[in-house]
This record gives sequence, C-alpha cells and structure tokens, in this order.
Amino acid sequence: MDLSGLNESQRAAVCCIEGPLLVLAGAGSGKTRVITHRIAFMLERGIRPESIVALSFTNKAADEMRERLEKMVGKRARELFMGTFHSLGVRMMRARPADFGVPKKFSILDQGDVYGMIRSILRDEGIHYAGADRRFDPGAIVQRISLWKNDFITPAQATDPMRIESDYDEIAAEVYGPYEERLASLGAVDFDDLVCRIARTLRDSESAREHWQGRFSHVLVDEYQDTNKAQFEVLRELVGARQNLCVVGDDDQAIYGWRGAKVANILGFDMYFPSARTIKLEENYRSRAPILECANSVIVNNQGRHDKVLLPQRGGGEPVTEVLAEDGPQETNWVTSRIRRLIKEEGVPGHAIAVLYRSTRQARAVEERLQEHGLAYRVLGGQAMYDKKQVKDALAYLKTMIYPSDEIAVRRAMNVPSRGIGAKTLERLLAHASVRRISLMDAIHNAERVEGITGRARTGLQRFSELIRFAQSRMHASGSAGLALRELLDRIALRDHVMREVGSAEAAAHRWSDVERLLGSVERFEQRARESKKKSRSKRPRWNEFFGSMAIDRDKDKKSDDESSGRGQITLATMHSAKGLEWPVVFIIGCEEGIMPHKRVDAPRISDAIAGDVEEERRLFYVGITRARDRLFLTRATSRVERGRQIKRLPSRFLEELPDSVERYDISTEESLTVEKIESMADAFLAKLALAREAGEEEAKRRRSSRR
DNA sequence: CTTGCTCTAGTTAGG
DNA sequence: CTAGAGCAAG
Repeated sequence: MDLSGLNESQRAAVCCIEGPLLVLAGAGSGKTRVITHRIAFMLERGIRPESIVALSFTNKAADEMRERLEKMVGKRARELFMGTFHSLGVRMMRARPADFGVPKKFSILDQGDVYGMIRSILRDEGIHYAGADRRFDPGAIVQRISLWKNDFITPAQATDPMRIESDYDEIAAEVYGPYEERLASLGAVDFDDLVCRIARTLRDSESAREHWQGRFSHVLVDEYQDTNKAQFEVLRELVGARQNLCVVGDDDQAIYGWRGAKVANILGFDMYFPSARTIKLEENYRSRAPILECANSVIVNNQGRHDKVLLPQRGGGEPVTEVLAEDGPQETNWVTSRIRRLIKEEGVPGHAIAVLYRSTRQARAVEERLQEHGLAYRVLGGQAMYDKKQVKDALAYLKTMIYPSDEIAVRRAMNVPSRGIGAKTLERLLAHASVRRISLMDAIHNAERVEGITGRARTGLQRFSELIRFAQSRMHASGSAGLALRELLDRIALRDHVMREVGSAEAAAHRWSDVERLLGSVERFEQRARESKKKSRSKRPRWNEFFGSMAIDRDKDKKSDDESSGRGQITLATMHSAKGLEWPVVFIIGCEEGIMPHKRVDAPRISDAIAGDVEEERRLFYVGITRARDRLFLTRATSRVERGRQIKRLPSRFLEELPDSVERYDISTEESLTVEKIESMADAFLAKLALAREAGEEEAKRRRSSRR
C-alpha cells in the first residue's frame, strides 16, 4: 500500500492496528485520510472486513467515509460495518432482539413521538407543564431524561432527593418512570435505547458479550470527543480484552457537552486503556497561517485540554479582519455586500463562502439581505425533513395504511386535517379497544358501536375509516402504496390544508415539496423492492426496513437535493453544524458577549464557577475559526434591537484573545485600524482625558465609558 | 371541538 | 418580534 502521501504521524496512526490507540487529530489535519488509509491497511493485513466496525456520529459522515474507502479498496468497502452508534444498535437489536429485551418487530420512536408521549404523561399526571403559575417545557424534560438514560441513571435513582436540584429535575424524574413503562408497553424504543440497551446487555449478559466480541475484532471511532457514557460503555464491552480500539478526535472541538458528551472520554483515554498509544496530528493542511494563529491563540485559554497546536502547512495569507458595525442591520448589510463584491468582482464562487453564527435565529436577517441581492444560498441544519409536520402527517397515513395496528400513526393521521376528534373521543376509543383487545384502528372501524361517540366525532371517524379502507383497497389493487398514498392525500386535500396553515404561497409550495419528496422516496423504495423480488422471491416490500431507515437515516434524500440545487450557493450555518466542513471564505457574525459566549452558559459572570461551559463556547468559536481556508471575517455590532429596545453590546471576550495581527475595520468610519493606529488613538484620547480631568469637567467620565 | 386571542419566553443537534 | 401554548368563547 502506498503511504508516501502521508506525513510521519499520519503514517504511524495508519499502521498501528493492534491495541488501543488515541489519534488526536487537530482541525484540518487530514483525519479522514488517516481513517480510510488505516482501514485499507487493515484489510491488506488480512483482517476480515466483516469483523471491522467503523463508527461516526452522522450518517452523512459514515457515507462519505464509505465512499472514500470504496475508491481505495473497491467493493470490499461494503462488507464492513460503517455507520453511527445508533445504526449499529439497530443492527444488533434486530439480529438478536431477545438479548436486548425487545420484541422482534420493535419500533423506534422519533423525537416528535417522544414529545407527544411526554406531553400526554404530563396531562395524565395532572402536571401543569405550561401556564402562568408553573411552566415546564416538554423539551427540557425530554432532554433530562435522555441525559439520565445515557448516564445509566434509572427512574428510581432519578427521584433520589439528593440528585434533584431544580423543579425540572423533579418533574422529569416523575415522568421518567411512566415514560419507560409506556415505551415497553408499545414494544418501542427511543434513540437513546439504541445505545444504552446495547451497553447494558453487553455488560450483563456473558453470552451476548461473547457473541458480539467474536463477531467484531477491530473498532474505529471518529469524532471520539463527542461520545457519551453509554457509547463509551458500548465500545469498552465490544472490544473486550483485545482492546483493538482506535479512536480519532479532537478535544478542542468538543462542543456537545450539553447533550451528554463527555470530554473526559478523550482526555482520560489512557486512564481507561493504560496500554494506549497516543498520536498527535498537528500539521494543518487547510488554513493559512494568520487564521491558525487566531485559532491557537484563542484555544490556549482553555484549561482542560491535550496540549497541542496547529502548524500551518500552507504559506501566505491575508490578515484576519475584525469588523465593527453600529447595529445588526449594518452588520448584515456589510456582510452581504462584501459577499456580493467577492462574487461579482473577485470571482469567488458562492459555494466557497460561508456565514457562520451561534444560533439559528441569526440566519434570518442574513437570508433576507441575500435574497434582496439575488444571491443563492442554502441553510445548513434546521429541521430535518422527516421532522417536518406535513411530512410526518403524510407518513402517518402511509403507516396507517400498511400497519393499521401502529397506534402512534393512527392517532396522528385520524385528526389531520381536523375531523372533530378530540381527547375525549380518543379516550373512549382506547377504552373500547383495550376491553375487546382490538387495535385502535379496528375500534375506529367499529366507531358506531363505541359508547358515547356522537355527532361530529362520529361522522369524522366514519370518514376516516372509509378513507383508510379506500386507500388499502387501492394499494392492493395497484400493488403500490405510493400510488395509493397519492390518491389518499388528494382526497383529503392535504395540499390545501398545508396552504391554509402557512401564510405565503411560496412557503406553502416549499412545504409541499417535502411531501412530494417523501412520495418520491416511497416510490423508489417500492421500485427497488420490485427489482429484488425477481431474485429473492419475497412477496412484499419490507416496509419495516423502510420505516426503520426513515427514523435512522433521516437525511438520505437530502444529498440528491444538495446536488441538484447547484454549486453556486453561499452556505449559512450554525457553528455546530459547520463542524467538519471548510470554506475558502468564512464570516462569523455576532461576535459579542451574550451571543458568544451565549448568555445562558455565562450566568454568574463574576465567579467563573462554571468555567467549563465557557470553555465549550470557546471551543465552538475555535471550530468556527478553523473552518476558514483563506479568509476570515469576524463581525460584531455595538448595539442591537432586542425585544423592541436598543441594547448596547460588548465585544466577545474571545475577540480579546486574538493576536495583534488581526486587522480591525470600523464600518461607519470606513476606517481600517491596525494595532498601532488604535494605540496612537488611545494615547491621544488619554491625553485629552487628562486635560479634561485637570479642568475638572464632569463629562470626562462619560467619555471614558464610551471608549472601546 | 375548534377557533382566535393573549401571553410569554427566547442555544446549540442528531440518531 | 415571533412562535407556541393556554384559555375563553363559539
């Protein structure tokens, strides 16, 4: 194998295939190259592809890795397991459901289903989760339960008074137990179960452990700094005594502590695996020196980290620019016109430019200005396609047609668009169904026999029942669920429903296009099933697979979308979703106290008690900086309109950690400021101030506060 | 049961 | 300023 394209430490990381290995891969240090070369090297050394597991955090990352590997080793790349922890979990649970205490056909709840369940528990337990007196955001509860599950804290332990620190802990602990019970009674698991059940089973069952340790001999993990406790346990049990575990990551890019990731996993890797080797990749092939200088000088201010720096491998480069605006509109205006200039005058393609920000809401203003300028852009992140309401509605109908026993789907579909079926009616139906041991859908088909259902609800149920029967008969007649779903959606005029729900025709058309995409992927799935039928003679498409992969690979249809939408687009992204990506030109907007670091992580400003959170914000800023290849602009405003009022804004403390080589530009005075200029201005100002003080003028104090 | 009004709170994301 | 949720009225 040809390793000549790699530097010394990269080569070391590729060739060290036995025993525990920690690869500390700085931003832009050729991490993916190392991983793919390493797998290719392992295959060359005769390790069977089926016994290799390569894990990452997103499907996209896994797919890209597989593509790159396929270029190196060909079809064999398809034989090894490459995917997310969650998809590994699904695969293991499907292979041996009994080991994990789940039914053969378990279903996977998505975020929306979980929310719905938490809401209904809150209602049933009589907890006012929102309102004037006490408010409990279901989202915060879901998040707590998720954190507990990943830390192996049981419902009983969660209610321990010693652990409870806030109202939220108390409420969440109260809901946690019933939540787990409901999951079990539905034969369903949530996303967290896909990981922590694996960990628990491997820990507790010797036979399961032996089976899986025999199945997999070598494990690789990318983005290791983002692993949580449950994921760590899975790894530890999976690799067993052989400890053929290679983890690749960068503690300086750990930005997911708030969702349970443990930086300790990467900081203390050699504590858990004492025989571990550590290899640092510090050569940076992405960014120009001035950008890396910024990155290095910001990140050294963090305490808990592996000691390393980014060493520039590309020469030259313009200075990084810090841009000062008077207010928000001026900031976005400047950014968009600078982008326009880059594109129109300097010949930079749109896809070479990104605007990064801390929170999604900051995108809107930029979007509006870009639209005005007629510049094409795309927004990364945001709601995943399968989380969108319209798509979920359509999907609920599809599931109802195919699996009428899927209660969650039926519940959703039955009232879209509203058919006058409310909580009371549902309750009656469920009671009826449970007494007769029939499904909710069957109870609906027999609605006229259910006690107490009258008037509007009754006719609504009748219409729904007929609709489903109609769709099912169309499906059987045509042999295509996609076609039947189209007809069904047509009948209920879902399209008009979507139109009515949103204001602008444009937004509605956009929402509807997501439904079209769903229909498209249903039809493609059926097409594939028909083709493979010739070979395998299976009677029907395996819908379980389709729905399962829908919950797991939510953005598998996104890719074609990205490609079809052209290459000229500017990218708008949060710094979180920008991780792993790069652009020649990057703008980071809103570099201010309160935004970055965000005010929520920095509540007690005087005592730096929770400095860890501020350190995570600093890492996030570091991630943002290291996305830039050639040019970097950091912008901020001195005041902003917030809740209708003009508020003064202070520069982010991170800006003050930047080196002197950074150029400063003030939009309103159109002045470029170097450090020397600022210093001479400050000197002049101080001289003036001294004069004023001598004269005993009160005004001097006011001026002092307006300085910088 | 639905609709429309009023109030309030307001990170970050993925499977 | 907006989105989402509760609440009161139809």
